[in-house]
Amino acid sequence: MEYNFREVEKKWQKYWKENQTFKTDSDQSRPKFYVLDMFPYPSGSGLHVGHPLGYIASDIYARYKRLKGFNVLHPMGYDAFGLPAEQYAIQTGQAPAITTEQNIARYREQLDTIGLSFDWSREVRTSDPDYYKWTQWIFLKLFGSWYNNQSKRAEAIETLTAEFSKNGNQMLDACTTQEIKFTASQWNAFSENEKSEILLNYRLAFISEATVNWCPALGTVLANEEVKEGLSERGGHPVERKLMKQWSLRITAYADRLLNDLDGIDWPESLKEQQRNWIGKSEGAQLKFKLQNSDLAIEVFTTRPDTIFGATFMTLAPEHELVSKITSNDQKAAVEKYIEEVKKRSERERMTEVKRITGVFTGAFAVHPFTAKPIPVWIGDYVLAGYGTGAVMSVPAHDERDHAFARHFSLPIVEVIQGSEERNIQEQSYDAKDGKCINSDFLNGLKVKDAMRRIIDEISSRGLGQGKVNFRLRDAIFGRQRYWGEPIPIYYKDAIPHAMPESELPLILPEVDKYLPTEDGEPPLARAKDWKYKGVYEYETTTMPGWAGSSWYFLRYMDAGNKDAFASKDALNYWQDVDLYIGGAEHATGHLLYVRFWTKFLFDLRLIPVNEPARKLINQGMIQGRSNFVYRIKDSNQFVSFNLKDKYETIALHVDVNIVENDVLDLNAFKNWRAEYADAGFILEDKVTKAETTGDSGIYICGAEVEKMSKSKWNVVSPDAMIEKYGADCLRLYEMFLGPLELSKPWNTNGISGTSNFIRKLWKLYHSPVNGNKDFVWSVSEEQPLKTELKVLHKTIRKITEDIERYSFNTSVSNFMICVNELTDLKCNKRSILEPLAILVAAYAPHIAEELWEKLGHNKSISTAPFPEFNEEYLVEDQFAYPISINGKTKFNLEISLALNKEEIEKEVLSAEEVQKFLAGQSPKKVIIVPGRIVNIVI
RNA sequence: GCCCGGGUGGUGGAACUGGUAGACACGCAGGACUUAAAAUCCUGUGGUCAUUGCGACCGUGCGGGUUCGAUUCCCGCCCCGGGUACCA
Repeated sequence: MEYNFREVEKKWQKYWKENQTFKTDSDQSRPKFYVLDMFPYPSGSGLHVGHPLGYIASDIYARYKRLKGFNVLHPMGYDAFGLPAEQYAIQTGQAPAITTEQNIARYREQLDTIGLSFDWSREVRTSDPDYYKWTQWIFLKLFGSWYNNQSKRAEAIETLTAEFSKNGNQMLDACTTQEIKFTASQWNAFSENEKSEILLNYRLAFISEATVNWCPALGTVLANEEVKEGLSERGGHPVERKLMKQWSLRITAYADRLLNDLDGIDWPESLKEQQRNWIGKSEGAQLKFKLQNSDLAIEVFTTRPDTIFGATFMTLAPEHELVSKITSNDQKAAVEKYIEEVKKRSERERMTEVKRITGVFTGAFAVHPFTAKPIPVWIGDYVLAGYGTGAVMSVPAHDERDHAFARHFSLPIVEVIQGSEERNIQEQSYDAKDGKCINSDFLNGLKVKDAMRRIIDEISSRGLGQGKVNFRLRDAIFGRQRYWGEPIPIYYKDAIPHAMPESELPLILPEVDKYLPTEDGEPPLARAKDWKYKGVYEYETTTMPGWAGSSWYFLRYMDAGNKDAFASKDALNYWQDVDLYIGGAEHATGHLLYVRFWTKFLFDLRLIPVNEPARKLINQGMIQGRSNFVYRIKDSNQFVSFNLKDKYETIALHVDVNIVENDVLDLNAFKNWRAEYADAGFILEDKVTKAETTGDSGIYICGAEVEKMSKSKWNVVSPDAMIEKYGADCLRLYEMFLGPLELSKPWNTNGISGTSNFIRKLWKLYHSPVNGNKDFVWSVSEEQPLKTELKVLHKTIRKITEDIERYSFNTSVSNFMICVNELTDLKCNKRSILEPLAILVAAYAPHIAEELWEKLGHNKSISTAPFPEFNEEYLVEDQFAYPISINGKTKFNLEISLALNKEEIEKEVLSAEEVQKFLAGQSPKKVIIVPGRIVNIVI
């Protein structure tokens, strides 16, 4: 029998399920290894061929680690809350819980056919009350905590109130939005409601009035990373700025740690860089500029305090609170008009019209803190309200944006940093932090770096301000005006938010009649009937964002069924963190930042033993679609083959890639594809000459292009179709063989016959042909292996081990092919070689490996076998074919004993006939010998 | 604009810390088997020239450099992919 993958794969998938082969051992005496895939959102369209790429890689690694004797945790679950299910619910009225359930069932079915070794007993779903109970629980912990900048960790809110009643907030160094200072006696005199209001400014989960990204089409606010170029990431709807009361998480408290700890984790450099940029740490100074004839002052943040003598004007964000207070009477009309205009411009316009310079003079003047000269105060929309203090000291000579603004409004430009080259500062700003100070009083002659230190000292000693670090990172908006998410376990008493007691969790997501906002614009949860805490107090009606459940799920897998805790101490201490995390790079500034934040928070509360969620992370590349085209001759139903299309006037049409193989169109399938093509005519080309043909040998070649994989482009390939045709083992091998895991590549099946052949050849190694190659019978001998056979085996053991350890899955598939080719050439059918080989391939092609293993006489799954030991002995050579180079160019090879030393090698090489020919009587200038590698003769 | 990746045959890709460039696979060409086709197996396959025989020269985006030797290291440029966007 030829290898029947359909039967064999089904058999072993059933076996694994029935025997719970991949259920994680509770034995903690063995070393642990935690392999995790990024949480999938179960979308309605199921998996396409790109999704399994990472799953296959992580599965290989997990299976490999099991063979190596590790206790492996390799779980899977679903990030089941989210917008698409809810959008679908709005359109169809179907409850999101039901569609989500269906989608999950479909996902599971697909995942099973790939032969992935997940421990399904630990499956989690974020929409399951048993799960979101703990998401809510962590939220309450965030609500009940504040960030102490002194101890650099989150602490329970009780330590804060204790401090307040002792010292007020005078000495406190906390991460806060509280602006007013109070004493202990003031604090103690506050009413309960006043105290609650103040505490909200310290809590890590807090409610505040904030400018948010409001998406009217989705009817919800969005976090910064959910907005791309002024449009919502999901659906591409316009987003506007809106001031709203919002739940937020104080992630900014962790900015410094999130930044610094990146150095300690093995994540892709580009991903870490993205996080660094997103956090956006900048060092500089914060200082006050007094206003002329006023008690008021404008506070600015600058990264270039060294250029302060070049500050010729100031610019405020249009939203800045001082604007209305400082505007002079004669400028009042102009300022108001300008602010009106700015408000009308949408966020998208503002972003796309970056180059448009707008602004207006307030009529007010500030006093330069060092020269005492008056400088005008302007308003400009290039200054962002949300960053720094919302105001800048404008140094047009050394800041491109200030320069553009100054030129547009004819404001003075004064050079204060002299670079190495001559330049006209009126033409272009000089932004580099390189050069010497000029026109800068006591800074003159100092280098930028030294000037920076000097001026910050001066600013502090004169009481103008101090050195300051600023972050671009904003607090994370946490509430969503949507139905399909975790309810926030908060109720309101006198409009003050109160935490539900932990013991009463979970707060179950209530049923609603419609998934739409109420007539008054309240979120859908406001529709829930009689949904009140203790039947009296209104619950919070916003829900948590999609990333809430995924910010801690890696911990739940460690102890998924636990009713008493999110995971037991015991499990947390054993499993610690994720050893290998595989997923897409698109989560760089979303999920991967939040999961790090929550991990640090839980660590601070001593709830978990680790500070970072994942030691090693790999971004798998995207699999793009490869679209095929047919060329219809204009105004006809005639289709012309690719190489002949230029002779006609044609229209290119997407054709379903599933009826095209190696760019050759299946004509009958095409006719059946759509009714309109049933009587299509074809102009075919000759296979070889690319000329027109009339005979049967003609074929229709399609055009091809790489595009995003999408239904509308007819280039979606589902793994199901591939598995049906070639089998799961073949798909697994092929997806790995395609290239390095991290690389993005278009899906094309042109090479899949290679891996399919490999599986057949592997099978044949263990079998002998009978009936003239028609059938195969099991044929493994007990003979002693030859040296050459052992050499092939051990070379492969070493290669495969090295490849897996460095996540080079594509080269290990190549090495399997080499191994099988060589053993086939040697006609090797010995158990002592083929048994270890089966274990080696078991991680990659588990179904065929199990089948061979069973036939070899084993009655336990191959996943319990030990990975073959590598033995150097079999690879020891006594000869090496040295490449002999003349002047660095390889000319020929020469067999030389490896036992020889340099001098002996040189003697042997120089006496060789071929070398003599090149030397032609001369003696070489130099001979370089690297034993065991190369000989180079310089003439 | 800025910040990361990356440019190797017809194609996907390989080459450990500077040491035989193109492993492995696809495709293509030729051959065997077959009435024929498919499947399978064998041989060849970077380019140019020479093919009567040895072979010779060029070649890892382009131009320089370091080195006995560079796909690998350094400098300058070009192109492609991803991220980001007035963050003071």
